[in-house]
Amino acid sequence: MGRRPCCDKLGVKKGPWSAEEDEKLVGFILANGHCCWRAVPKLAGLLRCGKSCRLRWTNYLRPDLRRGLLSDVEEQLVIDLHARLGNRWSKIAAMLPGRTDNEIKNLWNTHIKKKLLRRGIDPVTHQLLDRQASPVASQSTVTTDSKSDADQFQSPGNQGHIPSWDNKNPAEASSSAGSADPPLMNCLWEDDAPVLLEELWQLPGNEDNYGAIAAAGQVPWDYEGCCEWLLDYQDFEEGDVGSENLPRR
DNA sequence: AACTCCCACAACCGCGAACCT
DNA sequence: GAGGTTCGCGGTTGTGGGAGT
Repeated sequence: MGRRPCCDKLGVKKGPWSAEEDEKLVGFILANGHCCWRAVPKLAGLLRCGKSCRLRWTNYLRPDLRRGLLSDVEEQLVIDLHARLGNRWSKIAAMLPGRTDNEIKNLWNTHIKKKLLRRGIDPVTHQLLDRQASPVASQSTVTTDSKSDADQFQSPGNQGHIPSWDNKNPAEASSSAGSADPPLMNCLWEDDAPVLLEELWQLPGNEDNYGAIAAAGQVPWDYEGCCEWLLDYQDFEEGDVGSENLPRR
């Protein structure tokens, strides 16, 4: 099928966004929403392609984003989800309120992958590196590899719980998703699972999260002024944060 | 102080899927 | 059903800042 380029290369600005551009984009979306990303830059007076605007909004400007390092709970969840889903960052991000696929992907590549390697765990297969050589012994996954690792995962959220299902390799685990999984993970594997993990929503600073973010000056606009708009566009927001089963457009 | 290297993260690119006509 | 358009995803690259020499 023929594909038009997403934007006219001529006259389209690339690279880092300026504060002025952010302001224009936010102002436009707050006022009008984004019925069609392709039209947004033109209507907002930006010399960017629609794709760039969408990315900027979803990864950086969206008011429901939680920024900063992942908590221990979130990090462990990312590892578990990656063991099951692989590099399906959008699916993983959908389970982590306020996190974006791009953010998780970056964190995985920069922090988590290295951390796993330091622990002697293959970040791709989630199995112990020294056990991979011998197929018979390759029964262990990330969360069971050693006492020290188990200790490190003793965050307030999981209390050091080492799930019974994690002594399967990823392939086995995904093929048998269901019976052996703990209830939480069972729920996660459902495609239409609502965003759960109340634990995450209740993390310190997450209550009245937008207000806290705005107070900290992390968003370039007044949160209070956005609330009304956010309510008006609630259905859009839900779709945008990963409720994949909502109808598109 | 100047230079180089490394790291983290924002942004881009290309592709496939979904949707529309 | 075919062709065209738009969106979203995942991989990759570019860039700025900090650390090290």
